[in-house]
Amino acid sequence: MVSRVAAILSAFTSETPAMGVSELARRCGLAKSTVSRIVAELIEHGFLERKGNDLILGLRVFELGELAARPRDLRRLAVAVMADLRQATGQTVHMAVLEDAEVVYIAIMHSRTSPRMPSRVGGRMPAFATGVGKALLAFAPMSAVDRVIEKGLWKVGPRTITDGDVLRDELLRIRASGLAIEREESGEGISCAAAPIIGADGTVVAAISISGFSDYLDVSQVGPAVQTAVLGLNRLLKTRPAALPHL
Amino acid sequence: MVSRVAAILSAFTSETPAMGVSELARRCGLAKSTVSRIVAELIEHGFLERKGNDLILGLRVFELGELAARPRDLRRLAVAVMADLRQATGQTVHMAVLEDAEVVYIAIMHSRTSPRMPSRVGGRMPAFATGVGKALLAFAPMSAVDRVIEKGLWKVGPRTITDGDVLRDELLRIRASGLAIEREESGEGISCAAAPIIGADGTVVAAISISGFSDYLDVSQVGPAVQTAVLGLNRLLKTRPAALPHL
DNA sequence: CGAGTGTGTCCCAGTGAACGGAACAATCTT
DNA sequence: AAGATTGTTCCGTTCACTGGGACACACTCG
Repeated sequence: MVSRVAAILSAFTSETPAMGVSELARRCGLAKSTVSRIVAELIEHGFLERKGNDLILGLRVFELGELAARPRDLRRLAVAVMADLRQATGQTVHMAVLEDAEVVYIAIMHSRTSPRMPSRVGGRMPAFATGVGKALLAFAPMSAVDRVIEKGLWKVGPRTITDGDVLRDELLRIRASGLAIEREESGEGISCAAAPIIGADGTVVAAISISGFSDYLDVSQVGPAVQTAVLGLNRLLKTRPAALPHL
Repeated sequence: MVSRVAAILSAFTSETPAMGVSELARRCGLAKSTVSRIVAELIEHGFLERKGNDLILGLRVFELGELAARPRDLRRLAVAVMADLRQATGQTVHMAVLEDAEVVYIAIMHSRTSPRMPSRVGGRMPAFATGVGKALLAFAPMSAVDRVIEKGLWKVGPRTITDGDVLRDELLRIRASGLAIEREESGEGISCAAAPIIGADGTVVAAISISGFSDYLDVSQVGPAVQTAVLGLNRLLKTRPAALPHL
């Protein structure tokens, strides 16, 4: 029963990376005995590990995660460019993909000077409230935007866009300019500029952003940097689509 | 049925990151219809994705992999030290844990000057043929060594130890010195020096190595570097075991 | 063109395995 | 020492999974 396994594995989060069988059963709404048995099987296969009575995600999950084709290809494609961007701007560089109404961070290169951003590789953020998210949505099919708006827009940061029509306008502007700007929409004191990576077939595959603390980051200055960097990638993808074998 | 799910996910490797349902069924020894159905469920939960008719590991696996407690804690513990080691030696730095008879690479910092080593984060190597593996085995319970030898020692590199007794002697020596040296045992032209990270309770939790191409790497020179770096970590773990919350 | 091979999906009957309530032992709390 | 945790095991019921086969579609080759 895949859905039970999914429920069990998904119960582990950044905040709760370890828990016991009872807690697990409670969160999943499953019988303790069921969870106990499935957990034993998962441990058997290395998907979970025991630490005393607590359970943690196992090494096998880590191994498989490193094999996931999409993140791997994207990283391979963009690491060099991302490193250049960090080098040139001194800020933090993000790469993310769109998943449902959220973005998932695939790679992060933290600024060497500024304090660390709270973002985490593998972590999620609502798409409408982030630079990468807006860049992705602007070039995604309309239906994706509809779904995001339908799910509701809430205040993530001090200046998050919480109106559907305003968001649509913003996305149109981004689509026209190819550059997404975000100021304090995702969190207090944080700004960023993002641009979309467009695959050979014209669909968005990911987005890259430069972000930092508003006091030290001039978005109008770093904007062109991300944009040109990403345009280079897009051209590369157009001429040599095999750079992303598993799109 | 967890074991079928495990079989399906495990069919994806670094060499074969994408395949169709039929191929998958063949590799797992399952009926095509069964695989088709399970695959549909896995896609539902984001564990797999479609790329045309081919399947690839999904984003959810990547997300979960990044949450796995052991790799996360170890990375957090050792990144700084690893960076220092690379900086100081200019060589490639590896961190790995022991899993059954193999090592799994948790983090790699590639040399900035030398050509890339073939190792991959999340990748596996036979424990007996690598520096990190020997360092881990030397401090692991005897049963682990027995199991490794029982599974057989084959020629991985030009100078791999293929005799059980020789390996045992070598491990004793390593245990005494706290430093594992490896010259062309894992691959042609590759040498390395490794040392074990010992947890607060006295068990090995991981190993760190400096490796490079024999022509440019003097193991007797980098040996002390890894060793002192790791000893620092061990002392830290002894005084503040909470540095590795999920052991 | 049509036979031949490949692909992935769907259907369905039979059965075997998963479910979960309950009883259990073992720890911690109170 | 009673009470409330924890995780594991047992076992009868039942339900969902299995897999053979039929199906539609795509591609290749004579």
